[in-house]
Amino acid sequence: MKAANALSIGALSKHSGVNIETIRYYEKIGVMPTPDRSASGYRLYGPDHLKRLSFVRRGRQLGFSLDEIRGLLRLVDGDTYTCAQVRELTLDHVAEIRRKIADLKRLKRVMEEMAAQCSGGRAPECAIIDALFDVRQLLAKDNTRLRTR
Amino acid sequence: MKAANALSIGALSKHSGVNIETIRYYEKIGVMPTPDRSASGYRLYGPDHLKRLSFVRRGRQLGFSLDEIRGLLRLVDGDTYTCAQVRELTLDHVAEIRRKIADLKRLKRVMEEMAAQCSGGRAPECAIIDALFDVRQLLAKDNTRLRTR
DNA sequence: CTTGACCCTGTAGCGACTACAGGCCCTAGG
DNA sequence: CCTAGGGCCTGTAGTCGCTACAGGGTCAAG
Repeated sequence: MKAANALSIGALSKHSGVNIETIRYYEKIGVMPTPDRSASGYRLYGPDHLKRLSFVRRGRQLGFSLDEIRGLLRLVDGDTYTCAQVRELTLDHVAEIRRKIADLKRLKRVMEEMAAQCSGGRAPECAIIDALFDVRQLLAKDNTRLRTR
Repeated sequence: MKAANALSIGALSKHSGVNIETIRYYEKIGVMPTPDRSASGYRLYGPDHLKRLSFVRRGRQLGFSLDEIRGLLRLVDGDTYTCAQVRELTLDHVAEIRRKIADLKRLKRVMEEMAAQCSGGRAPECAIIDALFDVRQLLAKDNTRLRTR
């Protein structure tokens, strides 16, 4: 009766919103457990898998790395986590997001300033190009981590 | 006399702030031109290389992809660019940054709300974990592009 | 009995680097 | 003159989080 309501990987994918390939990838890297298999080798998933996969997905949506998610899952799996631990991880993450937002805002400001100085004409002189070539110190000093992709 | 003020790759790296390996990588993918070589095969760079590399670096700092930078460089190299073209690229980019900032702010709000509901105690019950497991619709409907790394 | 949808494994690709391994070159000190 | 160190060379593999095949097996409907 167990297998009666088991999900195929395709069904799990639809229910969770996670790609089939991604599910298999999660299994390979140990984020998802190896599921039972049907006689013909098909993966069979139960409700627990769906729950866990949704957990992973939401974590990813919130910008946690798979490594951080692994950390959270270890805590959960071991039932040893405390609220304080989880909170700390979350707040660390918030701080990082805050930094990213600040970086991006700085970026936006610089680019808007550049665009504002651009005549927008058809001539091959452009303040933006000049800025890229010539400006010595476009951004703040410590901008080594500014790359946002 | 040319070679007298030529820069080694290490010197170019220091002047530009770009890693040696990255410079070689840029050469391999065609963003930087192949430089002259010394008798023993060392790369020799001139002021134009430094200018161009700085251009690339600033573009990267501003979040342009290498492909976009290639586009800008093509325009510059061909001397066919118009200010309007460049401005358009830049403003497209600003729009994207704006989107990213909005996404991150949404993210931050959600996570702060989660953390606020967390008791911070030592018990193994946690509102954050619960949220990750149970919340059906944490974010807006169309959140497929929310991954920010 | 065939078609098409589904599933399997394994590998390669993306972007933008970074990190070696295993070698050559070049200069300064002993 | 020898050696030690730093710098440079090429080429390959690793990172992260997937995605996209290639080349098969399985299964249900018509």
